[in-house]
Amino acid sequence: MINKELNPMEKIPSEQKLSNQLGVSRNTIREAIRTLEQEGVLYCKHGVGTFVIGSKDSLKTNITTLESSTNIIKSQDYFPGTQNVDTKVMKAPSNVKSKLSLEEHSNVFYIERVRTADTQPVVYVEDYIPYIDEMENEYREKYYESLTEFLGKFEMEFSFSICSIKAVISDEKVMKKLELKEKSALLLLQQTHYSDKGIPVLYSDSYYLSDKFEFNVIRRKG
Amino acid sequence: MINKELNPMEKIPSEQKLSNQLGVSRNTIREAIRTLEQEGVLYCKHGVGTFVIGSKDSLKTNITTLESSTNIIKSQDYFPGTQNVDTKVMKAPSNVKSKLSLEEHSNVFYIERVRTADTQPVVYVEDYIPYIDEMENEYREKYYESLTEFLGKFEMEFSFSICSIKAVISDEKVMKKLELKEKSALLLLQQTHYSDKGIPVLYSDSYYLSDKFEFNVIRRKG
DNA sequence: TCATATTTGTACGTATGTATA
DNA sequence: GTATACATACGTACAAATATG
Repeated sequence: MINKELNPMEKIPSEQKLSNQLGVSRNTIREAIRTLEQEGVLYCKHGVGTFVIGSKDSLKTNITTLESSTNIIKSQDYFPGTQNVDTKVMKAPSNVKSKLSLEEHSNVFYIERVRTADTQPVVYVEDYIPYIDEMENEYREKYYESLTEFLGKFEMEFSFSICSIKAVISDEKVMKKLELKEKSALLLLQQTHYSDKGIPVLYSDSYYLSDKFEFNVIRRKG
Repeated sequence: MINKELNPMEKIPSEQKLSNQLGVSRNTIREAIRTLEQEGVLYCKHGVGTFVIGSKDSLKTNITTLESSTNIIKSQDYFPGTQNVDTKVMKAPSNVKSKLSLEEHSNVFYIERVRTADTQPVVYVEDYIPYIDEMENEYREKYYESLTEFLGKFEMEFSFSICSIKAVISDEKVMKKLELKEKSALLLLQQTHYSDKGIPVLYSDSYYLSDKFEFNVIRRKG
């Protein structure tokens, strides 16, 4: 639709002009603009105009978009892999129990994995899933392309997460998992994932090697 | 308007019902819902319904909202303060020059500060502002409540930032500034701030003590 | 300082399409 | 298949913020 190359921080034509040019209603233009604003591509200022703010590399890894580690690794031009997968059924730790709104004595299906970028370990993930009968067997017997696909089998697809962002120093366990020679700074994302009906279906702790990954976000004045 | 207490993950009435109940058009309801969705308070699912996802403490410090360090400190129930302010006019470092789209040999006004929470150092900030005549004198002669107020004097108010989130280990300099006894994990926010017309007006590196601060974000599936 | 034009924000109404239950 | 609910789209009017002269 739009043939013109848009440069970062450039002012785009007014809603009225775009409406005339493209032959659609101003309301439709507004909806489109609002969607792009939500994605961090545009910025609108009352009485002034609308501006392009998102260049591709300024939002290489937009933290507000919930992507699989696989896609995040790909987006940084690495080849994704997985190693050291370990699973078990366990009593839910109390913090997990709280995050997933589980009853006392509930079990969770625990999966830990190391994700690699070009064979180098870059992310260590611990997943906690409310346990459902036969989950462990299902996981062991079949091959799943992704955790999302596995959760789908149990009607536990997630569509958003509430995420807490922290910085931590690698402890012994994580150093071993990520094959670190010395203590390093890690970006820790603690996330509770919810289904589209608001049911918590997954809690995860993800440790990202911070010198390999950077996350981006557009922040707007309150 | 809304008297009912809303619980997290609760389904709210349909747009049509809210429209009737509140006596406003469905379009208006939609706009309001969309704004709240943008803020991370609601989540809409086509053909299903709209759900409350944001409880107050799950988004205590929403990283998508650009707040002053002062307000972030306040929001975590601490009393904010400032110490060790140091300023100088300097040749723009090359990374800053690039971020602020400055010409070769441009000067910047550099401000470094330690922000405190209940007198304890918690954030170390380095600010780089494109230099304008008399900026240094203005800063020294008058008292400014905030950097925002100071920038306002030069018509350099910012309204959003593009932020890169990293985890780092405190180096000697930062350890001294934050009075750290041992190396700690710090959350580093590297931000280019823009005016509402898309002009870069401030670049800053902020080092947050990660055990005092946590940032939150709602992530949605792409 | 004031009036006017421009631009985005909000609001109303209506209709049809698409996804889910 | 039917009903419900959100998504998209058209049209219109006026308010509020900003820019311009």
